Amino acid sequence: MSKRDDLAEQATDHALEHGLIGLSLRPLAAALGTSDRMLLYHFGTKDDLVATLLRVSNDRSVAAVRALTPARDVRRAVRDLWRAMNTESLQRCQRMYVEAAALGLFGREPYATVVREANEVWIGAVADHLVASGVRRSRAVRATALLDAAYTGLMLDLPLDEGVPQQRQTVRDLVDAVAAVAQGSA
Amino acid sequence: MSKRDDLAEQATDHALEHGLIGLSLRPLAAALGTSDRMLLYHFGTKDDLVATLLRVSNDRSVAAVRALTPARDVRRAVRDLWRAMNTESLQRCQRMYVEAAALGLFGREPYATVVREANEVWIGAVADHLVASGVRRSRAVRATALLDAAYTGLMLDLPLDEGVPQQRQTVRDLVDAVAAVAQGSA
DNA sequence: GGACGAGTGTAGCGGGTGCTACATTTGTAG
DNA sequence: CTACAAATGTAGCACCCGCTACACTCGTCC
Repeated sequence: MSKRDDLAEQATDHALEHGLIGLSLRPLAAALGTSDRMLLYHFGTKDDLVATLLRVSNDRSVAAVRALTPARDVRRAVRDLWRAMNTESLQRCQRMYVEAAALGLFGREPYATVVREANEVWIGAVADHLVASGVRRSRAVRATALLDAAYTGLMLDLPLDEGVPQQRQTVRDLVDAVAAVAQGSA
Repeated sequence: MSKRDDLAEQATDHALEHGLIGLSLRPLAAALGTSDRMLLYHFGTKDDLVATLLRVSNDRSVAAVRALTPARDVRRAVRDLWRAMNTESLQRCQRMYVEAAALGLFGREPYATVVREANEVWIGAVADHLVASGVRRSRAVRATALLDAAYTGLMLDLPLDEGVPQQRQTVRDLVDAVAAVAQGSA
């Protein structure tokens, strides 16, 4: 693995832990045992570094979803997705994605562009999982849109109240809703 | 209206237009025709200023929802909410809320605290609208949780693709899902 | 008129930012 | 051994940040 790739992985870990928004080169470099000088040397620009981080993080998320075994029906598929997404590591990736999306909300680059790409890939992976679990493609796309929107919203509210435990009922309702869309009962 | 309140309103307008994340005192003050010195004089601290902005913005959102006429059934209630939320002004408020929530994702103050407060009030207003439209309280709370999560997620994805038009199908599915929860058919 | 407090302008402090210039080390190929 | 390119350290530039010290102008009350 090239030095650059190694730094990218380490930097991604650091960003996943400390957040993307306040990220700055000197503290990051210090945490990785290198210097801002070297980060710029390898990545050219802070924006390029950040874009790389986001892609690495997204690749991890997508890999985790694609590694799921297809389920016997939609409900199980959605529940499996939910369980995977609540993994410590995947939750961090999603959290950083949310940060990036917020940074891109007003069109700021490179966030807007990278988030657009990442979202497309991610949506594709989730939809594929539903398809592999027996959902018709067109239905799967619709179901994924709903599922992803709700999941992202829940992620954003996570630090509020008691977080996950209190969301259980919402998740049950969400599973029902996604299943309804996927099965075309509506 | 006190000078301070006036500045708070103007500053809120500015933040709603230019985003919360890059906000800094000098450009903000210049845009309002004053100086950073005066902002600090009136608000004490940038954090206090930001907290005030967020409260003003949230108050506007909540007022807009509370001004809605109760609907004849859940579906109409949800569609009215969706239409209200897609008002230019309300969308901006929601967008800034999302920024604040992202800033608070890692516990950063004052964002985390203010977002928690704002969310509570906002959820209450939406739930009340559902109740006023004939939904049982306990059902309304569940339906609101789902509705709010999905709506926030959609907001975050808005800058992607073509935005609202492409979300129409998702919104239809969401209306069905919320109605299902509210009517207790599940 | 004189004291006083609210409001405001000017200047600047200390520190962080992304990034760069320059010199140096290190590894490798001829 | 030499030559050259990749990798790295040191120092610093120009700029932005939140915030503050100090002086000054007012309007108001005694």
